[in-house]
Amino acid sequence: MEQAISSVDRATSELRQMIFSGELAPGSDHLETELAERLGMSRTPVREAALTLRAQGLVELRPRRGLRIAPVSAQDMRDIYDILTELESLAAARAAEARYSRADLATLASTINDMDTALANDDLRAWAQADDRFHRELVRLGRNARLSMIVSVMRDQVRRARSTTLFMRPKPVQSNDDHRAVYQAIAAGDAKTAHDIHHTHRRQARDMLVALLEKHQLHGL
Amino acid sequence: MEQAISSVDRATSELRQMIFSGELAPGSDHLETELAERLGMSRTPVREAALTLRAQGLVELRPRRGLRIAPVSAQDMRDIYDILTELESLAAARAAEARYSRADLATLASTINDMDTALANDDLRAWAQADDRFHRELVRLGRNARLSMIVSVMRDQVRRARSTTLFMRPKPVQSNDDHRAVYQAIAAGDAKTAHDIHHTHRRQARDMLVALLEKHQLHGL
DNA sequence: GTATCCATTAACGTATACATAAACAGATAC
DNA sequence: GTATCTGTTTATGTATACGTTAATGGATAC
Repeated sequence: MEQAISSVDRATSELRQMIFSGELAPGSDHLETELAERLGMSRTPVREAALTLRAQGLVELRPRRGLRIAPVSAQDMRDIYDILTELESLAAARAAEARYSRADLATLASTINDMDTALANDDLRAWAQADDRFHRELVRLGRNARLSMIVSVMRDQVRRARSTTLFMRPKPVQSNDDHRAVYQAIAAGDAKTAHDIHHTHRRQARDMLVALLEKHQLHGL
Repeated sequence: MEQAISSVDRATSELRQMIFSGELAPGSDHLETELAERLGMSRTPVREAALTLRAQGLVELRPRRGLRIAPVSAQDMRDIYDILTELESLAAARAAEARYSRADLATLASTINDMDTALANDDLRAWAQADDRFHRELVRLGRNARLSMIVSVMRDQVRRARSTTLFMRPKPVQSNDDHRAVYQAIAAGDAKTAHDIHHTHRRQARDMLVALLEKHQLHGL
């Protein structure tokens, strides 16, 4: 009983992919008809996908101009990281309060190992993926479905900018140490430490990324 | 040249209104066709509005069952207030850092006066409205458009529950004092104090509301 | 009486049709 | 040359059509 994927879902995920990959460039406009043709469907599912993507901040709808792929400025990056900082730190605190067993934290621990391995291999893409998994798992452990949703939407908004700057940034050694410290605080049930370390971690990430964007004049990524 | 309001916009705002007023009861299901007829339009704009409302967490879309008006449990309330607490407190800190002039803060100050007046008159509805304006203005002063958006979506999700419990809660005297203290910290440029007071303020509001919902068995408001 | 199967119904997902109004170009006035 | 006007084009907003498929109820088997 396989679930035939609906056109709307396909449009949503394919458009997301095209945005993340840069195939649809930040700031560019695309007519509904054009996208519908590219995706091999009628305008209706494209329109519906567009509404969802707009709600997630990935596109703007400009009547008679088409969908505009939302650019992300340095200021946007700051704003988004501020939100991520607060909400992920809250999740870290809640995770610590939840008194998870080591077994419950196994997934979190494994992402940290993956990051270590990737770093040893100088494989930045693998590192970024493991980093992503760490943050996603951390938020999941915080057990607040709305918070998870918001964080994942914000994370998507900076995905392009993050992958563009991935190879410009210094080796993320500090990141791994931070993650390990957060993990240990959660395992120890120390909510305040988990919160504060993660907070500092995210604020540093924000400053580093914003500096990169501004230095390289990467406007509207 | 007045801007003829589009059907989608009308559907969105009318459905929102019907949800807030309780005309569409929490947990109830409503077919697209039925709603379209009630609003005097075809299914298309109703569907599009539904997608937006889903993104805002106000309805769920259940194929062949219709739109379900999202209920808000005590746990939901806790989750939402946790998010509001962090984000509004961040906004308060940012507002303090922005070094606004007294003139810039006039609107904020006026909402506090309105709350005092309303409380003196025992007019709880007017108090709630002024309280809303205070929080909205506070967030606006934080200058983070995405944060403002998230906060307003979260606030909408608990709107029904708040108005239901409005007359059960103790007189919000403490609230007015808290708001005044936050205002003064912002005016003084003291980000930490603004943040911490508002944080405590929101956490207390959360505990009070959650206790009310649980005590009165108000499930799925 | 209960459970299973099947026919019927109707809500949805998607495609298509169409009127409206914005964008653009070309023409005209100055 | 510049600005305004006008006609044309076309993307959109909305309505409608239609096939698919999940939900419902009744019949049948036990």
